[in-house]
Amino acid sequence: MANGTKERILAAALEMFSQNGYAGTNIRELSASLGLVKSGVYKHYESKEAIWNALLDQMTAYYGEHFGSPEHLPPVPDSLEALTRLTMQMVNITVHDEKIIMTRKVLTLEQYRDVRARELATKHFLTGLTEIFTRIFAGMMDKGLIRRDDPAMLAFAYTMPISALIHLCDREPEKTEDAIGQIEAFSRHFIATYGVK
Amino acid sequence: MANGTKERILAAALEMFSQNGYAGTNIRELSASLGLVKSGVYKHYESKEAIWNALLDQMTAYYGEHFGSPEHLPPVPDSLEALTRLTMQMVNITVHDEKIIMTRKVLTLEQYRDVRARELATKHFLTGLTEIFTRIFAGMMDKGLIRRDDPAMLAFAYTMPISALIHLCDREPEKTEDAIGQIEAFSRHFIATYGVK
DNA sequence: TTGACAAGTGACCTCCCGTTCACTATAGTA
DNA sequence: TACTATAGTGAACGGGAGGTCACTTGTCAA
Repeated sequence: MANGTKERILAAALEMFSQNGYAGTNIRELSASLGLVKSGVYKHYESKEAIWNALLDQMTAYYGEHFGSPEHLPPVPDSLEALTRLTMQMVNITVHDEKIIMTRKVLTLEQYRDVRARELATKHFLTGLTEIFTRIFAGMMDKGLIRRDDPAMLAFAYTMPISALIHLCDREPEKTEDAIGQIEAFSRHFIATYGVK
Repeated sequence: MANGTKERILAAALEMFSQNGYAGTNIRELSASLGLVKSGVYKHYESKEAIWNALLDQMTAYYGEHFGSPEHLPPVPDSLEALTRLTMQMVNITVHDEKIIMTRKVLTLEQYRDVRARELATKHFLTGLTEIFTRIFAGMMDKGLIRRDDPAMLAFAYTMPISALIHLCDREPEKTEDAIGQIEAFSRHFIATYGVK
């Protein structure tokens, strides 16, 4: 037996929690989606809440690995055009990767109920993004690509409209292509405003 | 008897749905918060879903009344400073009014499950805001207060960072003051960038 | 005064939830 | 081969969910 069921349960939980929320998810459906009977789940997690906590642990660890350490940060673009390329590359991943989408949805749905979800939501949706782009813009200012200004303010002004459109994709996936187009247009407009010609 | 119970039920539903979500709310608690026993609620609404639909009706109507008609739109500011004043006034209302906060939370929690919530969420969080400020910026360009540019793009670039901080206030109310300060700083930075001196 | 009706009660129904437990089948080890 | 730990089963349990219903109470109109 044994086929990494513990991880499969977490994956199924992420899927169901992101669609129906924690309260709207029941163990019967969750286990059925794995070809298990519900009592089987309790061989791996002692309760529904334990699954939830394990999922949060996993999300926290994942975020730390990918965005916590400086070596995983994207390189500073060396042209204005490269900033848009980098942006679109990041957006395309984040908007099409099912697991990332589901992570955002779960954090959105549970942010008012669970302290850890709340903190992760703020990181994912606000502080994390601005921190990454603060470095990028500071670097681009040093290279003379972008007008000298407060890099944190520019990062905030750049990432939040993009973030809003990413949330739109989560909410109305059929608008994804449109949203990506808008993001690119916004990126170019931003460059036209702050870039050094 | 009769004391507007139907409306009080909706108010209580808004409160509970915004805290625990639709699935996480039960009729027993809801009626108890009104000093009723749960069967009493069924004298006014035939089911939990009927309450939910009535709440959405109310939210839709409210939005239409306040933001749907042109006469309720804010006047075009006649100075750059007045744009910040108008912005801060709107932000202060939206961030401190309990009913508006709860409305945003409900839409956030139910946007993936309910079509009407999804549409309202996009209006509240994205299109509504940008439409209002598109008119404002177009007007300010006509008055020569703001550099000629695509007013819709400026509206998007202006409102989305503010919207992100409003969501932060909903998520972590203890950061409200900080967020308001950041919004004001952002507004002034925006003016410094796009305003005509 | 009486009758009709709207509002509210409490007991009850059915269903499904999370959880437990005795049991079985399997794989690896001594 | 026998032992043990692990993974999975299926029946059962207690509780709480949404919803129904017969009944009482208060209001108002005829």
